[in-house]
Amino acid sequence: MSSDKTDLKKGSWSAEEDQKLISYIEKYGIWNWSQMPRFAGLARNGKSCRLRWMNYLKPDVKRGNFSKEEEEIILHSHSVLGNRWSAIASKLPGRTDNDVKNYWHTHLKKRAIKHKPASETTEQNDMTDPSPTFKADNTEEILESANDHTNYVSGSWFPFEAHIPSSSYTITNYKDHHDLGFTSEYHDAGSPGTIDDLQLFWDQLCPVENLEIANSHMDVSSDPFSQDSYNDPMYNIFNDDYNTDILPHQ
DNA sequence: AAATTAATCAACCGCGACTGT
DNA sequence: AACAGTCGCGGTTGATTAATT
Repeated sequence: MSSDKTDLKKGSWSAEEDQKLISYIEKYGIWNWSQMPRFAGLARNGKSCRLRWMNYLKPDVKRGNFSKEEEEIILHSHSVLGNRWSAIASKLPGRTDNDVKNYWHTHLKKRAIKHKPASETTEQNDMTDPSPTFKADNTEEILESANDHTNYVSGSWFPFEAHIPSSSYTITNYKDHHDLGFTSEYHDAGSPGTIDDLQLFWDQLCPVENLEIANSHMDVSSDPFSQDSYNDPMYNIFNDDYNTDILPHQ
């Protein structure tokens, strides 16, 4: 049958597939990776689409060689965090975990081993052991710091991104991000006091009078795309009519 | 110039965490 | 509490390109 999973395409992406994915996300945003390919006309599974978008097509993905500064950040971060590529990548705006991981294995691993004290060279920190090699007594502190992206994500527009990593969800409106100059990932923030930050953010993004952000959005349990949330103002921000009628750029 | 080897990096896979029902 | 669906992460693979013989 044509809808069989075995019919799903694998391997390299064509320019046409890329364009389909970009166009779809620009128009409708990211709502559900596993369902999206069907609507976007792509014979791919959601995982493949997500990976392609995150690692290659997303507008803020940085291409090109790593700078010396970036190398240093990776080396230092890896010594603290181990193979937590995502955490390391979050310190390098525009770089993906895949990029960082590849770069580590192809460029930096040997150097890191070379500079390690002899007593440590027999230990892991390579791809066979994913566990970080924490040595300090303040491990928790280090981890906490590593999760606080606000300290080091330069150019990050969102003041409370990643504060609540376990309960985050993402709303994306890529349609206008080119014009506005930033990406629009919104991680739900359950931390107190951030409603003002969110209001400020939306004021800047959509300087529209009477646009209200309901306090309910700060509730972790409130999913703006859930069935019963269609009267939710946050949902309206992201639906097409809103974009067409209010936002200045198409 | 051709063959071989090494380096690179995009993409896949499996798993665990999280969330909703 | 159990289950299913979704997402993100880290390890690994394999195709392509570059360098070397």
